[in-house]
Amino acid sequence: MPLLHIAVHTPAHSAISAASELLSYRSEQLLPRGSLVRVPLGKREVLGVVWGEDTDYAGEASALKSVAAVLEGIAALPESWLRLVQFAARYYQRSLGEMAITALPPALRDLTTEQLTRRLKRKSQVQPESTTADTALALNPEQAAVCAQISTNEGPFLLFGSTGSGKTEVYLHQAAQLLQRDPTAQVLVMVPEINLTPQLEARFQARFTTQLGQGSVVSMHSGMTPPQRLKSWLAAHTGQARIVLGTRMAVFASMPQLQLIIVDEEHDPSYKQQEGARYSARDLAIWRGHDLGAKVILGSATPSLESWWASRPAGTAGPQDGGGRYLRLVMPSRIGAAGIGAAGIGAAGIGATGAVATGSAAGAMPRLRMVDMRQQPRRTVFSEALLQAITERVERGEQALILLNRRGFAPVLFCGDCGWKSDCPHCSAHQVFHKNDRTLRCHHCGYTQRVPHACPSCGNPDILPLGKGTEQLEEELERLLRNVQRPDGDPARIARIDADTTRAKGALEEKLAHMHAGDVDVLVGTQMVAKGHDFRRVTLVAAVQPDGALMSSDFRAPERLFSLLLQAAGRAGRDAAYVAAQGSKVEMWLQTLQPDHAVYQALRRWDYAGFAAQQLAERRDAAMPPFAHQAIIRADARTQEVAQGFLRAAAAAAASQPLPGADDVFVYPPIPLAVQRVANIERAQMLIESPSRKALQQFLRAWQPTLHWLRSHPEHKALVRWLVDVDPQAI
DNA sequence: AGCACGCCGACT
DNA sequence: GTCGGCGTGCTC
Repeated sequence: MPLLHIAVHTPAHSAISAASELLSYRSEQLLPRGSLVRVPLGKREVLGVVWGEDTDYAGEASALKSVAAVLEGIAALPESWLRLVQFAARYYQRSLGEMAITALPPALRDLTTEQLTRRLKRKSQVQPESTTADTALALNPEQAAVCAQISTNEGPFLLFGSTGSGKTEVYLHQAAQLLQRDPTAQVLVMVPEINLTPQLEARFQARFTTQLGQGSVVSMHSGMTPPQRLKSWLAAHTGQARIVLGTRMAVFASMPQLQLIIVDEEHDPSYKQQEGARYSARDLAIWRGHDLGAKVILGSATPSLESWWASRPAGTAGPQDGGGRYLRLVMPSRIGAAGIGAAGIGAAGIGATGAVATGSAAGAMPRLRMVDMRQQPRRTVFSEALLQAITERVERGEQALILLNRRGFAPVLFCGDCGWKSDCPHCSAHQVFHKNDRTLRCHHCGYTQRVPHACPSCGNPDILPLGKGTEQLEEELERLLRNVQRPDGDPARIARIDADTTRAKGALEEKLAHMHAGDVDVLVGTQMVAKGHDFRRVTLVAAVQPDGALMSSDFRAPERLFSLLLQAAGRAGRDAAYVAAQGSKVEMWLQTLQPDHAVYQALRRWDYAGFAAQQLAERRDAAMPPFAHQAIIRADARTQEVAQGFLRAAAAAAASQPLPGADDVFVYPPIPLAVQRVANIERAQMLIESPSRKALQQFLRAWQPTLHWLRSHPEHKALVRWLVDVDPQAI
């Protein structure tokens, strides 16, 4: 009877997976690698993936349990999928089993074999969806040049295109070319957020459904029900789906004929998984593309500095100085966009000139209006000039978008008499005041209370909200614009979009529809509104208090803010014909106390390249990513002492034994997290850094057994959990 | 991680 | 007398 090595979901920090990552089972027949099986594990039966034959089992084979069932309706996973999972498990320091099982749709895990066979039988009843067919647009010269480069080079490509430059049309064109050339080829398209999948899906459906038939375009994201996800997954796995659209989880879709991978908005932090196996879907996409020989296109108007550094302009020599592995393609012009600023994406800084000419008269961005808040009365929320500009928009029937990245009414309540603040009893954070439902809510642990009528500490009835959130902004605008009339004589209509107003299913779609229909004059929102949405009548975008983002100790904070503000700016003036007919000005407003900050100065010229060059120079001087590679070990415990104690012990153990790569690896002392306590758990972390990715990898891998061993040590019993985050995106 | 077994408080 | 709290321990 053959013995099989099978990957099952055993957590990394358990005794069984410490010995060997795979479990051995007996089997009637020798199953091919990648076969899906159900196997007994303890008292239950779990999903497993056959990883190969166990030819040298040391123990008594008859003591092993047997494979309970084979999921025969599903073909074995392709070798390339097994390689991807194996790489991800190694790189992100997780067990093979955990990586493999979590990379599969949950329905496969949760359904019994019988339920699954039933589900498989009644699959292919495709309900025809009504799609309006859409024909390919003629590419503009920039798009055509970019497509030519993609056709004649290997990549990976960094498509650096302004918001509204028509990146999606390039994706559609590339997909169409490939699918036409090869009748079995598959394409994977990733977007950062679930919210962005419906519109992308609509666009791909419209372009491809008539040509390829129903079921050729599927989505994959966590908002789908388990049966829907299973259906999409199977369609991809069997090759029936030619195009898979999804969020980061889609990077693990089984696609036997995958030949093109597109990662849109590649800079977006959501591509990094933040729990369990902390993988970067963007980085895995690059690896997967390289492994398969599939083309990879990363697209962004504000690339991550890692990707920017890794890219070189088309037509220049190969990689130098560690950078330049990707080919950079540039699309500076905004199609059909109106604006006044003429700087475009800029040609300054680290060789930004691409294959496409980037003249200074490139894409029309809005005119940037910066308000120096140091010149304004203290506590001003809307400067007089901004208010005037908003008023003009409303009176002309245009729309304004107000961005504030803080939900709730006020971030904290404060007692002026005794100094009490609305601190969360369970976290080292303030409870946020939500006026709508009269609650204090902690955004970290969710703890919610009624708002007290008086100071809980001294009884003072006058407790004050401190700072502004979107709720308050909406309320204040209602007041400030009370006497402002739309062209039809109605009062100005103000709406708000944030996590609080869009919690209900379909609420976001509804709110967006109101906005599109012109029922809303001023929209207040968090970063949710800055991404992707195509508001035709917006001629003003304002960030009222963007400075807060710069207070963060995270070295990526400026990069994030620049990206957010540039994306927000991209919401304005997207319809040139409309703007021309209105005779209006398209503006982006920034209110800041630090007008000289590099972020705002670069933004003033819409100069990503210059900003990137400046940031990269700083990063290089400070030996930070992309000039160094990082990992974090996190420890959680009831007390900071226990958490840090574990990390110190781990560092000491690493120092006492010569771990491979140690000469090139630096271990920093443990520190508490920025929010050090959440839900009464104290959190600490330790940064590990190395100029060499290889050294860091070797070091982490060799360290792993020590970490597991330490965890079981009596003095660290009080530790709640520990984890490794490779390439952390926030420190 | 699940899911057991196992030993101490408030309910029919 | 049981139902159930979550503390330790095991899973090829």
